[in-house]
Amino acid sequence: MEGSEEDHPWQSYNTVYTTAKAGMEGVDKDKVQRVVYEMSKGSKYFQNEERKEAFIKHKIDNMRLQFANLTQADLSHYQKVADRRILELEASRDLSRIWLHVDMDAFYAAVETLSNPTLKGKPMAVGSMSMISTANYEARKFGVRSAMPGFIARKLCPELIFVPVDFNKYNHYSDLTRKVFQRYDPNFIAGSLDEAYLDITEVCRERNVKSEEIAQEIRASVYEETGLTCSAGVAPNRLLAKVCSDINKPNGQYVLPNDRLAVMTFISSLPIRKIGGIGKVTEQILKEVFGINTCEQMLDKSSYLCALFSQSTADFFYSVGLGLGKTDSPQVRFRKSISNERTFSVTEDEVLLHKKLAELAEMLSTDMQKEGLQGRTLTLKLKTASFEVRNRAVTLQNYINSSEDILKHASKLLKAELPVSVRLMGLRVSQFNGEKFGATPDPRQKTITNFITSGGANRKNSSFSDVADHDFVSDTETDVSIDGRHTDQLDGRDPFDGNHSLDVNYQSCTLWKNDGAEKVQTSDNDDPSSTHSGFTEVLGSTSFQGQFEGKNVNNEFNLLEDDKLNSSCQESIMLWLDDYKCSLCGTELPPSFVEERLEHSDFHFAEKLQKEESSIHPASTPIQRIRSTESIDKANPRSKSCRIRRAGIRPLISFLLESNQSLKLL
DNA sequence: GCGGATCAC
DNA sequence: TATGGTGATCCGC
Repeated sequence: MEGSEEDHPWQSYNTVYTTAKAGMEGVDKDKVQRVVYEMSKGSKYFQNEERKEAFIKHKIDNMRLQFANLTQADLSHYQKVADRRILELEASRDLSRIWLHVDMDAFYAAVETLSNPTLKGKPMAVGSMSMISTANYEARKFGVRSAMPGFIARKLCPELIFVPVDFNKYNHYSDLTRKVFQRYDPNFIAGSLDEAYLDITEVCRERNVKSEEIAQEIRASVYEETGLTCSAGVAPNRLLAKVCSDINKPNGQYVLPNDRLAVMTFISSLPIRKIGGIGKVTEQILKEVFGINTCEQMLDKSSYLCALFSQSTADFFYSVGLGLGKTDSPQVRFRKSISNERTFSVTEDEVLLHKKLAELAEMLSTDMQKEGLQGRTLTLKLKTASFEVRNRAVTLQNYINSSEDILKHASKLLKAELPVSVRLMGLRVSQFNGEKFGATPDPRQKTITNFITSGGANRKNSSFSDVADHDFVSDTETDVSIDGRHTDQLDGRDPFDGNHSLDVNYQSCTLWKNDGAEKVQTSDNDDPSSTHSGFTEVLGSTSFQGQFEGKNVNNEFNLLEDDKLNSSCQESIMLWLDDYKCSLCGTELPPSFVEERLEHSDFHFAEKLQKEESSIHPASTPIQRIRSTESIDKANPRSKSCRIRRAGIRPLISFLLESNQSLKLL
């Protein structure tokens, strides 16, 4: 870093605003950084950022210590383990698919310019003084970008024009683009309103044209239908395609051929921050602890990564270094939670807070009823005047979705926190009732598979494209699952947590009321099923395994004492032989049947639980067994349908396979 | 099951 | 004056 912190205090204020976005190459980063710092300095928001930053620094120090304490013997051991793992991952590489990622250029801003052409050529941002959603390219030249508060943007660019968001418009144009995508891949994955993944393997083969031409064609069609430009990336997997679509933005494209050497060359100099799932914090940790800046260095430092991170985290990093990513086309995804939250001017007025809570409950209930959802876990989110975020949850015995029920329980959660000075409140409901199992990402992609899994007619009219700015997406979701996993493990791996002065400071900021919290936690929750956490792990492991093509990927990964680790891993892993057959019973399920595979895992897990229980309590009566199964059902809605279907799973599978084939032929 | 945290759009 | 909203996920408790 140039200059001391005393001379240039703004340089130590780590924001996302200076990381290179398309159209911001020529920006004077130091100036932007300085303005952002000057506008923020001293604010509550800024103080909270400082607190978080100090916390990360602390974690980094601990990791450095671990790093420094590794002996030569340690390192040679970890190198062996890492090398083997990298070989296994390499063996899973799939170069048979051609993926295309489309990304609309400055989407909201472009749409607004279409409906008001006088904006053309002028710096403009969609959003408010508080927050900017999208900035056009003229504005980006000034360092204005999404996620930046408007008042700072105006400082950077005084003539900046602000346009309020209008999701009806964006939804309309998004639908137009999707009609184009559908022609090239009926199972395309909508990443959000403005991006999508298309598997163009078949189109290229059938028409015998290069992927480059398909990309040109799609972009031309999108322009023709909407008047909007987009960029495209073509690559052997989704992770790389996404990186590629950013390279020649705006209104450009980049093709990475399905060739291992080309991929490795491409990845070698690529900054890790370009990879989806590696954000500000992960970048900082990898840089400051390991000196890792490029994807290639993930492999160079593999032994250190192996030593300091968990298996799944290290796996993710290696796969980045190898340029691996998902190549399957998941057919269905289910919503797992529904929420709303609002920011308002700070208040500690209990009556006012209760009124706002009632409004949230009302809105949430409406949303849930629209989608036919009922849930049994309710979470209250508070952001205090000092920007500290608190979540407080209850899990009920029955499923709720009426505003009265929601408000009743939310009020209890809130009461336990009072008095408190709040700037945001939110409500979330999760743990849905399995029979009303929510919606698909895009109703137009409906297949026989999700017809069955969602109960067909029982599925409510959830047209997700009407849900405004948050399309419900399979890919976003799965990408997130990757980073959720590794970033969280960065936290979890700090063995010195809770023992340092910094943590004491951290905690002193919070106003934690033990008595209230305890009361709330026990009030409606008299059936804490300890089996559920194990259950979640099963699902997590299997779905994460899907990240890496999974061709006979060996999951025994011996970090320290092999036996200990294996015993905890073994039972949570479902191996799909040749990525097709269940290793336990031979049932055949191709990788695209994501949900079916999860259910299948559930089945084996439930089976295992029952076996364990009968071996632990040999005298247990049938009634006890039934009860144990029920507790699983309550904990996870999937297991019920799993149990219903186990009798006839094979006929069902073959039906699904046939249906899917014929659908693809259409 | 809960709470904190990261990440994406 | 002023730093969003929705959703997903994981780990350590």
